[in-house]
Amino acid sequence: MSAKETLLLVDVHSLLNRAFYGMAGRNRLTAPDGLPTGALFAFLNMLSKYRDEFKPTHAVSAMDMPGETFRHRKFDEYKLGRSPMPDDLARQVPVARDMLEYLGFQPVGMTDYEADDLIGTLSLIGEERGMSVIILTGDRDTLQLISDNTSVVLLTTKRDGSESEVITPDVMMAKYNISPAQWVDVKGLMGDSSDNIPGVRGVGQKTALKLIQEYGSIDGVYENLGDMKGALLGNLTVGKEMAKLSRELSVICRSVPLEGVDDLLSTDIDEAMDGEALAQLLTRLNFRSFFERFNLTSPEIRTAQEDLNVTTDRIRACASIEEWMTTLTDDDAVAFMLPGNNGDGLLLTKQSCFHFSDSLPILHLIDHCENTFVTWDFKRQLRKNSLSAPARSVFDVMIASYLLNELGRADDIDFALRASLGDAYQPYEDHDLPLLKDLNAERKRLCLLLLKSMELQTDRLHERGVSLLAQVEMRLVNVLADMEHAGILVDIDALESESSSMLEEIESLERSIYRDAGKEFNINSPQQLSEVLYEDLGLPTGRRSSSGQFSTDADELERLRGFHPIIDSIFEFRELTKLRGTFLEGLKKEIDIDGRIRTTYNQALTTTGRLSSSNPNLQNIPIRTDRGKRIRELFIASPGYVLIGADYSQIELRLLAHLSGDKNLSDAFNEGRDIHRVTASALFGKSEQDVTSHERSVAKTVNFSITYGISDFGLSRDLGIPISHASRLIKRYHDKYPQVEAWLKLQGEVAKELGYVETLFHRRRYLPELQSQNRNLYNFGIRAAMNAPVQGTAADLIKIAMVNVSRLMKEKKLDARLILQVHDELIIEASESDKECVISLLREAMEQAMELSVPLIADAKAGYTWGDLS
DNA sequence: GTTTTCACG
DNA sequence: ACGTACGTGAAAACC
Repeated sequence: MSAKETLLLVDVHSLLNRAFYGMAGRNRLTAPDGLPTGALFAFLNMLSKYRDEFKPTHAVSAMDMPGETFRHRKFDEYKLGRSPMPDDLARQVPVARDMLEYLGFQPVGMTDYEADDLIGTLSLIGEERGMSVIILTGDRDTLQLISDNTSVVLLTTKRDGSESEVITPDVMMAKYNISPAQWVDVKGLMGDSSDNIPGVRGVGQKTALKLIQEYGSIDGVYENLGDMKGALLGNLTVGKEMAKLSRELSVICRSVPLEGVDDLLSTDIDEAMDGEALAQLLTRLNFRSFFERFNLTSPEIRTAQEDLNVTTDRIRACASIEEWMTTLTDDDAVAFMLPGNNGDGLLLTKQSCFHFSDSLPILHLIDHCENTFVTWDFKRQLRKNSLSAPARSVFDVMIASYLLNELGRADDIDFALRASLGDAYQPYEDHDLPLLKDLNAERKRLCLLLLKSMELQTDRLHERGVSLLAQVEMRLVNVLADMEHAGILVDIDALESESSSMLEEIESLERSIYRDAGKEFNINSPQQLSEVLYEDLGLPTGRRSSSGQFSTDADELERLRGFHPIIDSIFEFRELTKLRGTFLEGLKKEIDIDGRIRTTYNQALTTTGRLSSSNPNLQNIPIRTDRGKRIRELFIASPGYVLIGADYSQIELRLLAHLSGDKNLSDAFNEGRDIHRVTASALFGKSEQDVTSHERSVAKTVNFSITYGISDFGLSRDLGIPISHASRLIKRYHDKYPQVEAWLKLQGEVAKELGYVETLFHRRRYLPELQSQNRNLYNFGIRAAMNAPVQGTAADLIKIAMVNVSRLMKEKKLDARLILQVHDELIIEASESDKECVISLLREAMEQAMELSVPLIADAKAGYTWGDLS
């Protein structure tokens, strides 16, 4: 006779919920396509753990179906007690279903029946067939199903993680001193807020248990009401009907007419498993560590794991760089970390390593060995050591992660390595306390991980077709490092005098504003300002900010202009305090002892491929107003040098013409026409020479707005015209440039279909927003899908130009260096003698960075201050 | 730490 | 029926 069969019944939603909320506080796990996977990860962990522990021969998973009412529990308020499932969890449910199927856990569900009822029914049938039944759930409801042949594995959350206890009739008796069948009576009295079962007011678990232990059942309790007194008597009397109803609601149905039960209970777990489909799913979810646990074959992943588990002690530590060099072969990749963060420098191959404290010989090595050098955030390491970049580029794992776009945060080493290595990667926290760990061993381990990551990423970059782009980005690391290192000179004296004269003006404006308001207040506080405007002065209110306050932003103030002279003063006050606070006083703090300001370019941050600049941000230095422009004049060339700047003319519109292939737009550029005038002529139905300057400026706004995924509402607000007018302008734009409209629409469709859009150089932006049920988020995704290829291609373009400009200036041995990038603008500091040479080099390199179907135009100028360049 | 406002492309 | 342009960073107020 064969061993007794064991049937495992899984309460799917109960487990998924625990999995979801258990993971909620942790790092957010996401599949490469943007699907959140935290709950799935924890869910699979549970399933695998309990499968190993109980070794069931059969398994069935019961799911609540999205159908509406539960026949068995028609209680009007049933649904009210539960908040809707979070979107992030809801999206994981169908995947969980597939996962169960492939695991051989046979998912079943029936509309109008709860998972509990299916479990009740299946456990009964299982018992009748002589199986021993195990119910896996986090829900105490099922305790009523326990018998000599059925036990419940109850998941509980303890302070230090989740645990489970196996509950049998004996355990039940020991723990609660009642029989399983009495559980519904207890629940009838105490209720269950999560199921919205009311129970008796004022009776909790303690009292309920005591009463049932004493009287056996709810009926028994009411037969002996005479024993009760005080508040309890009152509660029970009032709650009599509720108690009986609640008990009824708690009883699990054990006779669901479930079809195919015979099949379910005769198919064993190995028969039901589909290893191939499971392997595919795990790969899609990036759940690499599960392969081994489910005995699935995946050679690539097996090796990755083995490599990662190599102990660093097997790596030979060399005493000198010469000794280390003798162990180096031509095709070894070399991971390295420059000194910093209280650790030594380290050079490491898979066989040997060498610790160092002086970086210069290492940079020399990078230039003179042909090996691939690998590191993490090379630019930051150079900056920390105040070094300029070597001539050759290295493989920067941070940059590769950013290009592969595997997770939202490419600049977080933990996130990135997990993305690239899969969950075979163990973050440090999982091992030992940070204070106890051997710093050098950790650095070795990190270098080893970087080597492995580089191997995997190189393949993926090829598959993705972004190798060219990767070349650009890896070289750009060095270019940016040198730009940061060079910095830009500031005229401190002029800054000081500008700041103090601005302060005087601000104080005079302040006095005038206080006079108009009739009191002194903090004009910088939106709260206080709104009180003055809308309460004290009684100006007409308008839009509210998200917190419910009336907004005081520029749009709202614009609306109030003319109502009161205070408005003009506030505008000027705002402009001056912003300029002085952020750009004069703010920048003053950032000036190094040599009088230069050094920004940090973030190369792995934006979703579109642009750079960003911070600490300080030099990409938002004013230019639009006269006062603002004076701030640009504070950025100056060193003595004997000039600044040379060039910016692309209408770069995004030209790229839009190229990308969409629109005939009218391309023709306009190819014929060298004024594009805003051309658009205005179409929008207003007149010839180009009759277009007024106002009409041209409206057309300019429409031209710029179009790649943002314009809406009539947005345009109307921006232009201050009725929505119907804005709507008509957009229609006319589309009529004039039909292929632009079609191309923009296509981007949205591509994004929906593939989950991402691409630039001309195949830089990808994933759009998980399009999976959202939230309409605002979805619409945002569509607009971003339209904008990203345009903005991103412009970013690709200028990056290529930067790498080329930098290389050409070195080749020609010019005394000149790039010092700033502002998205479509490059600034060089060059010696006066090389001025003409650099001007033409810069302009040509920028214009020839890509071959497009329309001309690329860059205007270059020289001057002694940044302000002179525009 | 979040909100509001505003500087840039 | 409902909210509304793409991409950034910094300062000041406020909680």
